[in-house]
Amino acid sequence: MRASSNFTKAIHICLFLNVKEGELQSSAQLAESVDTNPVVIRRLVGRLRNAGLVGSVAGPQGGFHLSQSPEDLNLWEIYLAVREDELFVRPKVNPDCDISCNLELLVHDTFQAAEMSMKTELEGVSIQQLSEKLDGIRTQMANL
Amino acid sequence: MRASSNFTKAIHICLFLNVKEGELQSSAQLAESVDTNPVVIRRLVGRLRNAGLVGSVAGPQGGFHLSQSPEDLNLWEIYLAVREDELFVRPKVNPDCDISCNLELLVHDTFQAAEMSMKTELEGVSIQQLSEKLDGIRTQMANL
DNA sequence: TGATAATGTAACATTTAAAATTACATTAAA
DNA sequence: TTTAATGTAATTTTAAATGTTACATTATCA
Repeated sequence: MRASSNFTKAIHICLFLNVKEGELQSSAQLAESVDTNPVVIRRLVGRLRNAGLVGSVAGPQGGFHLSQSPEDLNLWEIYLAVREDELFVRPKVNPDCDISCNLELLVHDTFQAAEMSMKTELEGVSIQQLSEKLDGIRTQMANL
Repeated sequence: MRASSNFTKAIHICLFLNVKEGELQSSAQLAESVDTNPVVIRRLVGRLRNAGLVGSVAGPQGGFHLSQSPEDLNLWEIYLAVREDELFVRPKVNPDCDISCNLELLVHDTFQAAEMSMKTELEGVSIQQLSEKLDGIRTQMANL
């Protein structure tokens, strides 16, 4: 398996949509910002839409927008919306090995608890906070 | 980047070494159990050795053994020993995008805090505990 | 209402990092 | 001194993420 950068890309997308608040952003515009293909964006935004974080409008002048207030939209929500099956990858089971066969059962609860333990940290950071932090960085850069 | 199953494999290895406690296990024996190549095992065990979790003996009749008591050896230690650079992958930076350029700075502390939040959960599970749980499963299977 | 410009998604191609393999130097037992 | 193990570099293979093409659907607007 390969690790995707979906979570970080999704944060980027939400930040972008918040910065451009009020105007719909097309997958082409987002793709330029993230430096990827519009289809990749539409696939990723599809998951954010399914989770109710982003809204989409089809047709000319269509595009995407945040469907939650940036104060309420936090990183845990984004994580859940785009997370892959498992945080920790399991190797393929070796049917000839007792340990391998039972490994999933042995680690499942702990892995799940470990993942859930990130909830508090990620919940504590909103898109609004990141936007403000970004503004701060921009101001700093301007005053150099 | 691709997500490796190193963490789960490393747990498997430590469990195996504990189950076979007292006798050195060769990379070939471990490779058969994990269903992979001996070189893959030696590379992975190399990290566990660097972290002081496993000892190795070269030469004929050589092999690997746990160098900590299974009660003390916990999953957080194993995680730290074999962890990749980052838990959450970042896409390549787009120099033409303000958000992309600052994203690393924006998320770094939060990502680090999220990873650290798993410490308590993973620290709470030892190889000894997993071995006992495995014994329990084995007994259940035998009494079916 | 027809042309257009957007999303939604399936199917396929490409890329890239993990995993596997090969090779060989080093080590220590018998 | 032969042999069987580790240690590790270099290379090949593989598979999953990423990128692309294609096209149906949707909705705007002239």
